[in-house]
Amino acid sequence: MIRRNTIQRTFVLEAVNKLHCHATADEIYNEIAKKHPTISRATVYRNLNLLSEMGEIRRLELPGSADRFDHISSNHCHVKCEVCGRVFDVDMDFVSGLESGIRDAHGFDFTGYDIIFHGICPECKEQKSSGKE
Amino acid sequence: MIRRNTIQRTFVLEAVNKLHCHATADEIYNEIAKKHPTISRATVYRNLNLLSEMGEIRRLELPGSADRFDHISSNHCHVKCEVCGRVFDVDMDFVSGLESGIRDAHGFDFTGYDIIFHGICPECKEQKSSGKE
DNA sequence: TACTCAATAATATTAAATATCAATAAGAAG
DNA sequence: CTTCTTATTGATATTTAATATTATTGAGTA
Repeated sequence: MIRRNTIQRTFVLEAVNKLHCHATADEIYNEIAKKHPTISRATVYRNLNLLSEMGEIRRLELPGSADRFDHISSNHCHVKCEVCGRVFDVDMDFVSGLESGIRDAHGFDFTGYDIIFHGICPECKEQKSSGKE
Repeated sequence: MIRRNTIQRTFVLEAVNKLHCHATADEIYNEIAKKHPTISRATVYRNLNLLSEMGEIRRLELPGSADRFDHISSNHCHVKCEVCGRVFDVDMDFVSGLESGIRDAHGFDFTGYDIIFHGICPECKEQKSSGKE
């Protein structure tokens, strides 16, 4: 199937790169709609799927909340704050090698993995301890 | 708030233990409904939440698909097959220590993590290669 | 046995994402 | 440039997982 270039798709790619970290489809839609209010929500979803299949952007599947979309960059993991729900980057060199270690142990063909840490971010931690007094 | 014991809650716990691995709320509901067709889907969800809060069962949040519920057992990770969608156990001793390693590096209070591998299970792999011929 | 309110059943609602489909426009061919 | 094909769009409906709502029921105490 031949892929056509559309303005809508460039809008989506631009928005992901502009928002630049962990944006949800809804946030991306809103960003685009600011300048191009006629764009359809379905189109944003469709192109987010396409772009991540094409390897132009990275999809981060978060259990419990909406998928996030990132620009392609160094491989990193994510932490989700249980209090505010925000997602932060974690650079984890020591996780590399994990996959290859597992590949040996099972009949599975591993194609990837997601590690999603959860915890409480410094900001929420502070609010919590100050409110506790 | 005083917690009351209900037959429905025991049904849910029994079903989780019987199905015993990675059952979805819907599967658990169906299992119970076989014998007790009057149980409400909402009650199943409510009790799955309660039981996992109480630490009686373990909730596995899977990005993309419905949450799974497990009986409490040894700590293990999960692999989701991209083809058939089934979830399998992975015992991973070497992942322990990961959390403590990270705890040092950030201002975060880590409360846990999920590692969800994805790949293609032996069964689907076989079907694929035999069909490819 | 009677009383209180936590828990239930049934239904409505929400949220994230996909499916449907007529209308539009990308890009090749003439 | 004009025409043609069909991928893509916009709009809406639908799906799926889960929660909210609320009158009713029943667990546990008094």
